[in-house]
Parts: sequence; structure tokens; C-alpha cells
Amino acid sequence: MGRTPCCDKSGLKKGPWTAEEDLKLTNYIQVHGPGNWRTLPKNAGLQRCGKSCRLRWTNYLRPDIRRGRFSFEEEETIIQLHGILGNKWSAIAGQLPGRTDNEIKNYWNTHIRKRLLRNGIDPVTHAPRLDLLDLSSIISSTLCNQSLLNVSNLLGTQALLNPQLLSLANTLLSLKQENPEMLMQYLHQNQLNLDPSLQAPIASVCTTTSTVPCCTSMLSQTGLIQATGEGFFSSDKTNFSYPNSQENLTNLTNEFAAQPHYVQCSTNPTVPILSETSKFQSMDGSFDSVRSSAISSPTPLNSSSTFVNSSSTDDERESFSSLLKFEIPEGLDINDFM
DNA sequence: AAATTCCTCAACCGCACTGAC
DNA sequence: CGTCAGTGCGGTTGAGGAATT
Repeated sequence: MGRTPCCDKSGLKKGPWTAEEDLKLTNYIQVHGPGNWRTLPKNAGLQRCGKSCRLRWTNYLRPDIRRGRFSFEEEETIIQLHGILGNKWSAIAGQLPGRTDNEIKNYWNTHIRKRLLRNGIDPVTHAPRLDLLDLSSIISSTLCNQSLLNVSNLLGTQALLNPQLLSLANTLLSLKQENPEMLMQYLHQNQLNLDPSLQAPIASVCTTTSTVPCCTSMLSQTGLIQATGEGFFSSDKTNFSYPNSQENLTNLTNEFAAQPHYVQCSTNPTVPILSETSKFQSMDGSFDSVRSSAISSPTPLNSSSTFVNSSSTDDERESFSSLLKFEIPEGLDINDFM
């Protein structure tokens, strides 16, 4: 379909609405109801295009608009829904009565997005920005807090900056445990294509003595880690407190990836086993498949125990956003990394 | 106190979709 | 089937207020 020509721009007013215009529009809609936006401005005596009228009504004048600061519950819902739906602001707004897509979009871009970035979380993928994370803490979490490996030392500083190296480290560690000979063969086959600066640290993986705990193997087999910046998530189920949102969210959730299963590790981390359908969709550092479990997984986003009222400040909400979630793919070809 | 920078958010723009003809 | 009007949606802009220098 061809693009709809915008309404006749000649003589039409743009910019902020005046109180008089608001009154005209409100009065007209109260009498005739919304709709037929193209003819509405003329009938209402407004020098505006229908689009502008519709926007003004839906985003500002509608009586059921809920104005004011977003509550923590609303913010929580927005983040979780964004994890599933992405920038589907209207769909997200549908779960937040009284909030408009425009308002949610603005709030996301001006508040939530920035905070996620500050806390090292990619606001697009909801995955941690691994270029900012300390790889050793990730691996340590992977190993159920058994700090048997100092991966930072193993891989050098570059490892802290490259999510692909994280995957590589995982692959190598798994290979080392399960089949050292295959590991050596693997390295031999791929070493020619490695960045020389990475060869030494990677090789050290092969020579470092370590005992690989149970979770390492599980990690490599499942291909997924779920952790916070400071440790693993609790296994508490996500609980939406916003009215009517839970059922709707449940419905939404059912449309997405299968519910992951959870295995309790010795030191109380909860490690979900990703379904076999999970996939590593991007090699450029984005982990899109994380989205699929944003709701269904027992994320710690139910942090009502920490923040109990809607007047919490942005800073107060900071710690909530420090939660991290990411996947590590298995079976990555080393050639794809470099 | 003035100038500058930063931040917020209402409003606009343009594309996409749907249904009527 | 193609065209067009109506509408919805997401991305972007810019005015104005707040904060900082």
C-alpha cells in the first residue's frame, strides 16, 4: 500500500496544544466520541490535522490517562515485557492501564534504558554487556562460586572485553574436562586462524590444572548461565503485582520459549537448563534468545521485597537493574570468533 | 547572575497495516 | 487485484525547564 498522504498541511497548526484547543477537542469527543479523525478537526473547529488530534487525545486528553510517576510495579512490568516484546510500546501499554505507548516509550528511553546501560545491561537484548563485565566473575558464578579458576589470568585482559571469548573459554574448559585430546586437536586445527594475541592465553587454559565442578559440565551441556552481577538469581518466581497483568503476561509467556528447568547447585545458585530449541542467534555479541526466557524464567525481577513503594528514587531502583542474565552458546566454531 | 549544557516529554514524521471500494 | 482512506505504530525532534559551570 502506498503511504497515506498526510492531511493537508496548508493552514494547519502545529506544535504545542493550547488549552482552548484541548477544550474544543475534549468537548467534541465527549459529544461525538472518538474516531473519524480525518474529519474531526474540521467538525470540532480545530486547525489541526486528524493525526495530531488523535495523538493529543490518546496521549494526553483521554480521561483514563494515568499521569504521574511510574510506580515500581509498572517499571518492573515494562522491563519484563520489553524483554519479551522489544519495542512494542503499544503492546506494553496494553498491560499498563492508563499508560500510553508514547509515555512508556519516553520513560524507557529517558530512565530505564539509561539505568540498564549504567548497570552494564544491554537495553535491547536485556543481556549483560559482556564487554563491560569481568569475565572471571562470570565464570566463577558458573562454577557455583567455586573460585577454582582465575579466568582473567588465563585469558588476559582481552577476555574481559569479548563475549565471544567467554564462549570460547567455556568450550575449551568443557573440552578439557571431557576429552583433553580433542581439545588439543581442536586448538591445533584452529590456532592458525587465531589472533596471535589470544593464542597464549587460550593455550594456558589447556595447561592450567583445575578441578572442574559439576556445574561446569552442566553449563557446557546446557549452554546457558543465568546469573546476577553478584551471583545467581534466586529461584523465586516472577510475580506481577499490577492488576490484571499476571494473567495477561502468562498468556504472553505461553507464546514464547519453553519453560526452562532448574537445577539446584550446591551453593544455591539456580541454573536453568535451556531447552534444546534455544539458539545463539548472533555472533556480534547480542543474545537474542535471552528474550525467550525473560518471563518464563525465575528472574529476580520481583524485587518487591527490596522496593516497597512507588516513590522510590531512580537510585533506589539501581540495584534492581544490576541483575544480569546471559547465555553462553556451546559448540561455537573458533573461526567465528575472530 | 548569566551562559551553557543536560534532560524530559509532547508532538511530529513517515512507514505499515487493514478494510472498503 | 489494485488503489486509496483511515488508522496504528515506532522512531525522532525540538521546545522548554532544570541543572551545572
